[in-house]
Amino acid sequence: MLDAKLLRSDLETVAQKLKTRGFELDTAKIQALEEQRKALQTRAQELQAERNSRSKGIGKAKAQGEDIAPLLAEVESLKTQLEEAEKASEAVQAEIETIYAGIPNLPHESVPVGLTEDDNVEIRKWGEPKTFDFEVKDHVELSEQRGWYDNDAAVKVTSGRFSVLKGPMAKMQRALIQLMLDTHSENGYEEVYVPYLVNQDSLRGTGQLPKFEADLYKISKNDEHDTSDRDLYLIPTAEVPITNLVRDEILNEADLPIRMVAHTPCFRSEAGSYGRDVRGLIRQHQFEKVEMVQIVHPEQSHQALEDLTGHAEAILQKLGLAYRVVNLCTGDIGFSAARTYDLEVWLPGQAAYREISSCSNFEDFQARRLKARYRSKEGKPQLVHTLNGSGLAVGRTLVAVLENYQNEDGTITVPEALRPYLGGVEVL
RNA sequence: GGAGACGUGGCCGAGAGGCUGAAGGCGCUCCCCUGCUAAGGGAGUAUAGGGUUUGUAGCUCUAUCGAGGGUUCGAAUCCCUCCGUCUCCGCCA
Repeated sequence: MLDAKLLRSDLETVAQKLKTRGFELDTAKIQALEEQRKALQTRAQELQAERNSRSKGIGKAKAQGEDIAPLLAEVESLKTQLEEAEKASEAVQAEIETIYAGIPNLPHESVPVGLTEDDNVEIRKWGEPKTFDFEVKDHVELSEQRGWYDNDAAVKVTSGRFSVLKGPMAKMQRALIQLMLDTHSENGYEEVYVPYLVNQDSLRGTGQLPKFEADLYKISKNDEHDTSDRDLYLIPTAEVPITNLVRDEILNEADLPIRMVAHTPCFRSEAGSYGRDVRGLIRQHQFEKVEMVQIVHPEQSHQALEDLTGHAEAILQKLGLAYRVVNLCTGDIGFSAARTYDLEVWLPGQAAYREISSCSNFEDFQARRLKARYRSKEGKPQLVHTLNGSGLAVGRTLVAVLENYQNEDGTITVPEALRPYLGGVEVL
């Protein structure tokens, strides 16, 4: 959520910046609503003040044993006026709230302007795309021929876009997770274990709701007598439960930065992605991910993004996987992000770089929704900045290892960094 | 799942329709005092929003006692729903 004060004071500038990311802000409507809001809110508050002072008067009169009947008569019409004014004021504020909740974050000035992923800017490359002196196979072929990957089994047990992994492949996934968590721990991230089902407040806090409900799996309580909105959602990323740990908190400045890491499964309905990456492990409804989150002082957040991106890169480097870092353009960054670097790993099976991590600085956009603040020694509570990044998407890392480390005979050489986690085995 | 108790500021804890944004204590900040330390005295110490304003200053108004509704001229206090915590019983990885 953007700062409402900024929207009031500098609406045109905000609209311009949003336009670079393809978002049209209806400034005329907002201005009109804000004017209404101001008038109605002032009116309601005046009436509240009136009621409060009169009620106090009644209390005093009563305490002195005076007749309060005439005072009550005076106040009679005030009540309905106040109710109407409050109702009108709340209605406009709710309308404004709804509009504001749907406005994406402002892109940071360093973000290249562009409309699609074609306008993203490559910042750097690491490693050379591997060349093979034989016909390379993609991860589906490689794993199916060994009986490690069974799409039909997944379809039988649940439905499409889920996977069943077996034997060495299942073990290698676990090994990758371990390697990632251990590496991030060394870089000062506290490992946390978090719920996989979260409430609406949490999803609002990180920005998945209200706009992206279609991408989420919702779990209903199925209790017809239950009038509360207790529906829970499967997490689309560990970002949600981890970042929400600081929701409604006022942190000590000395405790910043906070670095946390968790491995969780992630659940995405992948609405609107029919036909894309249908084959194999690239795009699944359920996948494993190791996620890093940082809660930082506002002045530190852009450095923190560089650090965090480096921490994700460290995994790829340990695994010896060639990748490039891409600065996402205004049209391609996510709803809540001010700035995002994608890490794209080289996949020989596709002869292309594919996204394996996304590292974002949200500045105070999430913090404002979350009411996540810190208190400096003297000062007032200030909003923190939040960041997160995959470190890494485990399923896609598995794909990358299989494809990059394949041998002509269909075996897979285990990357050295992974061997300690697989009992020292060198070839699978 | 059954039965009961409870939810108040950074923390502990009073308050049971009106003068309570909330006593008292702890903590914290500033000042005073005392060679140092300890103790003591004084003052201050929630968050958010609106209006005014060049202003994150000041003034002023409003809201907030787990959340949301209701009753009332007036609710921390009464009623309802929900969320959560604790105790006992049952069940359970």
